[in-house]
Amino acid sequence: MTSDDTLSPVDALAQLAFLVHGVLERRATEADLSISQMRLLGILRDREPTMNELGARMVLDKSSISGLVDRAERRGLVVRVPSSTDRRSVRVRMTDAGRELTHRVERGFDADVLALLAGISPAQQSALVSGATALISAEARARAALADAG
Amino acid sequence: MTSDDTLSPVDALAQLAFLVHGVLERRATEADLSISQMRLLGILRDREPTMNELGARMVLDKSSISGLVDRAERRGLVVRVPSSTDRRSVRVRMTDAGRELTHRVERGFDADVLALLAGISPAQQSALVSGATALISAEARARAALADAG
DNA sequence: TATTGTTATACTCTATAACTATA
DNA sequence: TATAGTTATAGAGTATAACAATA
Repeated sequence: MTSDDTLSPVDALAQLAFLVHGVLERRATEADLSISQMRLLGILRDREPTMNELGARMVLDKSSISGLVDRAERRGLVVRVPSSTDRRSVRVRMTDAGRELTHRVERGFDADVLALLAGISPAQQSALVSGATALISAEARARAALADAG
Repeated sequence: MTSDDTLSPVDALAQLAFLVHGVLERRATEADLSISQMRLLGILRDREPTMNELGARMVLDKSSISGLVDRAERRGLVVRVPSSTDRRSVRVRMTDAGRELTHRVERGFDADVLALLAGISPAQQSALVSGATALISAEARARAALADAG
């Protein structure tokens, strides 16, 4: 055991990703939610998308979305509402129960990540966060440029 | 469209985690491997553990390990070898084919992460990497302390 | 005809419980 | 008896293909 002092940049980011991902997974599991269900609920926080739009956003097949929404609906976390403009179409809306559960998981996750950050110095914290923010915006810009070109 | 400029620290780390995790998942999927199979192969890179040890390391039930190893073995990526000291016990060894496939995925992943890093300034790169490294060691220390106490 | 969504089917991943074979 | 591992079974998550209803 030693030896995170010799991490390559790639390993450092990979381990960080697994660490944070694992923290979210643990908090979600506490609430009997999978990462997929959390993603779904996160999207529904401020939207009421069709099944189709959900598939595009989550990059999942429509049949996968059907199953995901089925299970969430069975638990009372979301409801399907008929679209007013296209009778083939369905919109997915989060219920109050879904919102409450989502908030609960998010609060736990926030606390965990803040606790992780508290383990390093304030200077390191701001270096990490500003680096992460920069990387995310750079990637978003690159993706937008690709989408434009493509 | 806009707006990674107002990320909270927690959101910044969460988005970074999803970004890096997604990159690995995409590269693994290219090679028809799941994240779980990649974890398994990663562990076998420099070890020949028993099923039991694998379960402890991956924090999975032994029956899950059985299935994971079954599928990897069916693809020729690992082999089960009888333990020389305990006839109940089995050791898992990566094959050359497994090693080759693992390396291929790792090379792709490394290239992707380095490309991401190349999108931000050298100063931001080193801030991010040293912050990540610090966080990982702090967490490892905290976990070790807990294990000691517990 | 094309699109929206569901269903049937299949495979991976995970867990629990029951089992076999050693120790 | 206890431990190492497998098998049977079940449920979530994912995809492909076939289908129904609507556009």
